[in-house]
Amino acid sequence: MPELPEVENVRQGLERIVVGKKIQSVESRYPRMILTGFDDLKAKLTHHVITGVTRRGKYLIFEFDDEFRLISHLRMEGKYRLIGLEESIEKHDHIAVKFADSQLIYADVRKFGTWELISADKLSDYFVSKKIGPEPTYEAFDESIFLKKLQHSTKKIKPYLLEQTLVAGLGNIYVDEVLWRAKIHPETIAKVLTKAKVHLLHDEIIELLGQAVALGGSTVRTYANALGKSGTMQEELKVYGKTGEPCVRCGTPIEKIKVAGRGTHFCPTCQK
DNA sequence: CGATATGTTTGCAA
DNA sequence: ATTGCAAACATATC
Repeated sequence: MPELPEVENVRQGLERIVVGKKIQSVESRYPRMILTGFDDLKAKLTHHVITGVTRRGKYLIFEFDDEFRLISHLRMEGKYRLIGLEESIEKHDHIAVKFADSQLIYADVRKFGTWELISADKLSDYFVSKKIGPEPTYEAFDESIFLKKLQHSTKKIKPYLLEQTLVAGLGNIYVDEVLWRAKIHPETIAKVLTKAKVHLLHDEIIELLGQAVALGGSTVRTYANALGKSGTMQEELKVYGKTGEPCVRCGTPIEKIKVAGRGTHFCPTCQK
């Protein structure tokens, strides 16, 4: 489901609804999704207060008044919502974190999402071991490092950007959009990109993801943030889901192909 | 109605 | 070293 802008909007919603709440108990009908073990998580979280919700790339991080952190990845369809203690659980609800007056529900139709509880001092190691690249901001995302990596890679640019190692947060929608904005064909071999193109791509990644965060993310299927609100970024999309429609820049019909197994939308005229 | 697709990540085989 | 595929799973669409 979500790429960085959607995860960031979920984070903002969660921050407003769960920070300061004390956990009374945790229940799960699908404990397998808790990779570090449900019993351990239940024992550690119970009676502790959620002190913050942060994010790294597409990962959500819950902070507590103790030395552990909960890393939550929504994968394709993970969702959070806050409901009353008396409200009934629905079909795809997998975890309930109960507070005195409400409960936070994690739901996930495809059961791909994961939770991991790790000690606070291992948090940065976690992202290092997963090789997660910098956040897509001008401060964190170093263009010269980006250029250097691209210049000695024979990978295709789209799948490379999806790896999360060059920069964190791009998924299938925004990678297609950013390549259209930078006028780069998704199958271009990384090392043949000119320095000027890399510069443009770097800036477009930051601008696009920033704009998408500001607009509340894209709602193309069923995405809504933790407050049940949908975003409006889908109105700004130029190629994703636009197969056969004229390119807004040149009028050529947008084509859809498969690149590295992913549906890929692009303009065959603008993106050579 | 069977095949195919879906906003993700990981691991293995070629 | 890179890429292709399958797997984790459920549902909507072609």
